Amino acid sequence: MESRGYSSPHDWARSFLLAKEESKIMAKMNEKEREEKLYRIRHSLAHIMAEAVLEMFPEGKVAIGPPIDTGFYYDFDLPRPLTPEDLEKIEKRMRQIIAGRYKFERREISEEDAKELFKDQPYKLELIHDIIERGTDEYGEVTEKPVLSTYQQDTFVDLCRGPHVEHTGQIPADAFKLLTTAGAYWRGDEHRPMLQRIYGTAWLNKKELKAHLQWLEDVKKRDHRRLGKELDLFSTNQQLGGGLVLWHPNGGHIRKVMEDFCREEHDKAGYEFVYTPHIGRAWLWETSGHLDFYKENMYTPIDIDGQDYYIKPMNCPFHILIYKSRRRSYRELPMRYAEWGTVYRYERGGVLHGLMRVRGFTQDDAHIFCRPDQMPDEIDKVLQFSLFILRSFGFQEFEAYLSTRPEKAVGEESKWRDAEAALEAALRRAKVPYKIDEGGGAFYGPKIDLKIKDALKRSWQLSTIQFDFNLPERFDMSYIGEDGQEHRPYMIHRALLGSMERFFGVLIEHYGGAFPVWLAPQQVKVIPIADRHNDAAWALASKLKEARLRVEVDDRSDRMNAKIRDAQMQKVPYMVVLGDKEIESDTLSVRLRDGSQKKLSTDAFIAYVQDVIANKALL
RNA sequence: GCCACCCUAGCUCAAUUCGGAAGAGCAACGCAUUCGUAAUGCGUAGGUUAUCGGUUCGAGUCCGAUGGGUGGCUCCA
Repeated sequence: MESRGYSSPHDWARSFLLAKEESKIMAKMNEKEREEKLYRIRHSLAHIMAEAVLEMFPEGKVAIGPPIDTGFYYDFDLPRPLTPEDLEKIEKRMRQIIAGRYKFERREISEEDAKELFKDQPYKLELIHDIIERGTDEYGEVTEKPVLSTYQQDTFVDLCRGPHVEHTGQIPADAFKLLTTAGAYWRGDEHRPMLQRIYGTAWLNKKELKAHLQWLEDVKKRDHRRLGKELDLFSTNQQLGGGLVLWHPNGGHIRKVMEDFCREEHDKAGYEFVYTPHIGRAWLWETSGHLDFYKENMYTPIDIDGQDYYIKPMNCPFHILIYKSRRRSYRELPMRYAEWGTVYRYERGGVLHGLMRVRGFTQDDAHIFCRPDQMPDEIDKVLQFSLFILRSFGFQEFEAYLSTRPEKAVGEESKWRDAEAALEAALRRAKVPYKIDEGGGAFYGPKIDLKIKDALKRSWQLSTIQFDFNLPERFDMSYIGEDGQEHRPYMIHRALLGSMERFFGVLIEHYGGAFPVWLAPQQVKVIPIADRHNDAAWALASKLKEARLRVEVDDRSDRMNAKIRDAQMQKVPYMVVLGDKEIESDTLSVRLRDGSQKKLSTDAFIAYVQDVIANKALL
């Protein structure tokens, strides 16, 4: 046994490369197999859960139960609400069914047999009807030939296209868990009955399940609402009203740094800043069309001298009025109006969520008006700019959705095609992976939605770059071209961070509250060991302040350990412990929030921190 | 808006299954302590149990309404 047959370094390298290629392919195969396996397990667990639930409620009606990203769910119509105790019982029963090693048997059946079999299951009858009449399956996807198939395990038969595991014994009984119950409309339609949905999570083995449950814990720990309270960043409050945010000094500071940075970069990128009021006459919103298609998100008007004024849900009409304040020449274009504009939108009570979904928020909004020949370049620039800004805040992974012309749309088709082509070309050049959402655009123009992935691999939609073929028309915008004729400008809406509120929420969760030093509300905490070191601490603090560092002295007569703990909990990047040793040797003992320590001179420390700030680094 | 659940001190949570004297930790404040890299000790104060109504001899606990929140659904920056 002997040689492994590598006769020369060259051969060795070749096999190594081959092996690497193969393992890549294998990894891909394994990934596919894994997904397939998980799909079967999760789908089968949904059926097993349905069996357990129907045993508990024999008159219960079942709707649909698909696998999802992290597990599965099933929707039921039951005589009473489910309790957490019910979930425990159902889960226990599911494990018994798994232990029974029941086969999953597939049968194809005729329409008549299916209708007879599911005669007491109105939701299934509706699905059968759709499969036959519309050729869609239970997920509403169009199938080639309508085939009705059922899967049965033990006593439970479900209308289902499969696939499933061969028998229940193939499901790891210790790798799933029922999580929550939730209301869900039948077929997602709020006019149809509200069903009870049970969510479960399922994995290949116990270790993966544990990892997922741990991930859920991490998500909870990083919840921006929790950190917002702990770090005194912001609050919402009952007396104020839902969906309205109070930015505390700590959060306000971060926002100020964010805004200052973005403003300066916008300035460099050729944007001009405009300011517009919070309300405008009905004429504005009638002309823009918002009172037709956006009314349900707008608040009731204020009567001023017999005229209706609306609180703005968007900034665009105001920017258009600035454009229209005088005649424009082709020489002035492109014009880029930027405004950190605060808008108010009515959101249904149930959807409000911390900073992520609010009723009043500030967009980093801008509108670009340009000539057709400038349009592709403008799109390119705005996408690059967007990526630059998001990278500056520490996001590295992006994905994009390009939404194209829907059935009902305004604007010439050729303009749509040009715009879509420009958007796609920009995405290609920027090397952002993207998907095309065919027909998913708004009626007034195609768009790019840019999503980032945070530290927990969740994606968030932040930036949006949106063409508008509607408003220039409605407001009759024009410029005088080289030919002396009137032309219609292109109009592009764009927001990079989206809204300051949501972006801040994402930022809090991305960093778990431990912000990069340039953003951190407090950058340095000076910790005198005993009261006799306070004078030196204050002296040091004022020196650091002169260097534009944000510093505080913890001069409470508490123990050093307690002060360190507090600073650590507040996630202050640098703690400078000051005692006899430091004063004598004229060096600083710096504790970083990751627990490591450095000893260096005051000047070296200042230089170090300034360097970290300049690089927008974490520590 | 819809379904379910929740609301007790500033915060996090207790308060025997079935109704029987509202409690702890942290934070705050006071006093003592002056300390070497994640919690010093003792003490003080803090509540119309979200609000309103009902059942009951008696309600934090049971019922109803309102407000707010949480997880979803729908919608979305």
